[in-house]
Amino acid sequence: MSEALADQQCSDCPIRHSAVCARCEPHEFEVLEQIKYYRNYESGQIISWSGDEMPFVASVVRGVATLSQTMEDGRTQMVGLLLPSDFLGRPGRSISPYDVTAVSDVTLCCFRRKPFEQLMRTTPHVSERLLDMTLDELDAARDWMLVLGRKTAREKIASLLTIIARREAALGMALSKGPIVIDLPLTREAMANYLGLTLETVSRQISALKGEKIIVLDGKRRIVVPDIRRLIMETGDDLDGGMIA
Amino acid sequence: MSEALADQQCSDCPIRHSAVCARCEPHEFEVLEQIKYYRNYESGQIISWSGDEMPFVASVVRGVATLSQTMEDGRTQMVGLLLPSDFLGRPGRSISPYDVTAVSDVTLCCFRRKPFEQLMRTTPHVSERLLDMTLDELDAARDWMLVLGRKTAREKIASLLTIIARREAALGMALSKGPIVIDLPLTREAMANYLGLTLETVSRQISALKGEKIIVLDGKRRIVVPDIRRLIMETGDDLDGGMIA
DNA sequence: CGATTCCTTGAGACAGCTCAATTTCGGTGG
DNA sequence: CCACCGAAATTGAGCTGTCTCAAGGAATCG
Repeated sequence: MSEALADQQCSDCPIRHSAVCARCEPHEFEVLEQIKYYRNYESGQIISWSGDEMPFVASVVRGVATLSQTMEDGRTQMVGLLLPSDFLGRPGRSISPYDVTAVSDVTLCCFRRKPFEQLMRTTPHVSERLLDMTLDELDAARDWMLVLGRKTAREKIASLLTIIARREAALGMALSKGPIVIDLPLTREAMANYLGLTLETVSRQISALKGEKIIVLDGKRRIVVPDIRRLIMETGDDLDGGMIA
Repeated sequence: MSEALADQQCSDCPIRHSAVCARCEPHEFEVLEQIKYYRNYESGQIISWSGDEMPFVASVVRGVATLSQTMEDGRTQMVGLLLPSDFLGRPGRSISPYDVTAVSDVTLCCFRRKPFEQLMRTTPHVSERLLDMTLDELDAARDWMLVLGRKTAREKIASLLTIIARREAALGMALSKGPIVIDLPLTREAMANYLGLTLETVSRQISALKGEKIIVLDGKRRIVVPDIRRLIMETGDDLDGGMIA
């Protein structure tokens, strides 16, 4: 908690270069510094229910949150995975249509809506960046539609692991050929809700990949990928997007 | 063809009030008039292959186009349905990651990328509107993820018909309680590719809904919905979004 | 430790897929 | 106007991947 609150200076912020504020000039940061505040959530906590008023928009500074939709009978589909630097909320619309859940301890850098929208109007750098991020998310959502609509259970699992590996790599060190460690913040049930499967099917497919030595489990949540190319082969995609060196 | 080319004046344009140019001022239209040009495509024609260079961004003026992704083995997932006023292409990235297909005769209002991007920089109205449209599309894509991931075949069909009925209604006359006519520009195969099903399953489910008098077929492509509420009940969603009077 | 939560594994059921005929529609030319 | 053709749609029968229901087993936390 106090640790998170230490991120007072935008210049020290870990997501400084990839969040919605990435392109801001020093004088724009001054405005941001004034309207921002941090909020912390514990793992498992609900950040906002679908239909609730969200008085802020925010950047994820630390941790992982999910966006999900639930039908009356309980069927749930995860529609977004928010990792550090991702943006939460929609300017101009304060009611979120999704449940937002912290699936690990999460720190948000929150902006009150009114001043943030004012900032968007007065400086192009924030709204340009937000448009870019939104277009990226739209592409990601469309890629995910292929996973949900057309892939087998095994391909779905491989796709999820590959995507998380890539995003963790993009944020941290480059993705080499060596073994990759994925610290998976999702339960089997959460994975199932992301992939449009049941948790039993997720478990079975993970066991199968483990049996074939494509992945190695280290406890429940940590997955080691000895050779990412073997995993990518299981996604059903053609020879990746050239992201791997 | 000549009919489409008659749309020379933005002020007469049928999508004037809902496209990316919706919020433009008269002087901004003058710029648009100068950089725009119309292109026509016949039903079935490919507008752009995945990976191809697209030298323009565009608004759909007339007709229906689809965005889709195809895996090496031929599995195809439609990831977007572009109706009149929808925007096609991504500013700042000239290579489309999707196949774009005209599924009816289509007219595009095209803008060369460079001047369009310049326009976005100089006037806020275009980029504001584009951000809004992109956020709407992102929400739609996320809603579709629920359909793909969690709904049954019957619910998927009902959801597709409901969405098309709503979008046609939003563009044209208000959606009353009376019978609604849906002029479906999609083949069974295209519907299957949108819904993550096979065309046989689509056909069977449509037959089932027909058998229960929830829909009435008038030829192959025209569907009449006597009571939209009965159809909405089959989508699995809770009592719609209040869009119906 | 004890308890709780999460995960694994098994066996049977079923929704949707595959493969294979037909049938219907919509256009086209005689 | 009608007969014909090809594309699209329908329908059937059997199969299979994933789900459901159910019983244990392992990790994590007080």
